[in-house]
Amino acid sequence: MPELPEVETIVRDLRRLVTGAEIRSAEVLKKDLIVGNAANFEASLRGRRLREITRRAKNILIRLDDARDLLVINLGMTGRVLVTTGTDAEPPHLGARFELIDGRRILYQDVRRFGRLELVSAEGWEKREAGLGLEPLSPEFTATVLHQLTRDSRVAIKTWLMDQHRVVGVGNIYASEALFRAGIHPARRASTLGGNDAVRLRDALLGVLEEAIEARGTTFSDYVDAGGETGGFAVQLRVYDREGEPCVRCGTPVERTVITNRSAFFCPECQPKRRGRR
DNA sequence: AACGCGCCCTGTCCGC
DNA sequence: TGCGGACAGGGCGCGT
Repeated sequence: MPELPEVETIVRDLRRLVTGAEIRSAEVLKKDLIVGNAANFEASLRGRRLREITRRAKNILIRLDDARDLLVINLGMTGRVLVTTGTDAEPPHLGARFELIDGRRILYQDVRRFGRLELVSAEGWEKREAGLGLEPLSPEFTATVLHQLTRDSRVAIKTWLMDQHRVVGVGNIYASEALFRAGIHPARRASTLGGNDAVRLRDALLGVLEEAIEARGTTFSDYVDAGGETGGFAVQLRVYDREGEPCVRCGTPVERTVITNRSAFFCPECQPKRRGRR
């Protein structure tokens, strides 16, 4: 599912709703969602308080008290984290249930079960984090840095954007959207980007991610926030899932192609394959 | 080493 | 109506 704006929205919801809450009990209903032993996971979470709740890449990080452990949640394609009153009916495909002392519940729901929940030590997380790329909303993510990072990669720029080892948080929707805004063809090799391209792409990515956070994310099919509400950014998408519809800028029909097994949407007029035709 | 591909899963939609 | 295939916000492990 969820790319940076959706995970950020959920993290902000959780921060507001459950920071400081105490877990009475944790129950895993789908064991394959847990990295490591599910019984240990349940036992380790019993009686723990939830401290700082943050995001790194597309991961939700929940720091726990009385140890330096982190609960790391990656939502995969269809994962949801829902905060409910204890009396709400439970959704199908429930993967894990956390009962809080105050009577509420945190539910992890995941139809396709590509998501993962894991308890990680601070040291373990530090190691993992070393493999993750730059946060696009951080001050370090400048056009100059972006240009340098793309310089020696032969992959398509859309594939490049989605690789979490370089820049994190960008998935299939926002990769297409950012490239449209920047006027760059998604199949262009990363190494062919010039300095101006990098400036436009950096600005485009920042713009689309910030606007999407503002709108509380994009609901394509499954995404909802921690309160179960859909995101509002779908109506602002300019190319994603708009094959055949007129480009919002020039009216040319939007095209769909497949780049490394994922759909890419673009305007053939606004995003020329070769430089200098705009 | 970097990169492409298949796979993990369930649900939905579309064409025959 | 039924059925098979394609496809769906991600990420890992494999082979080249």
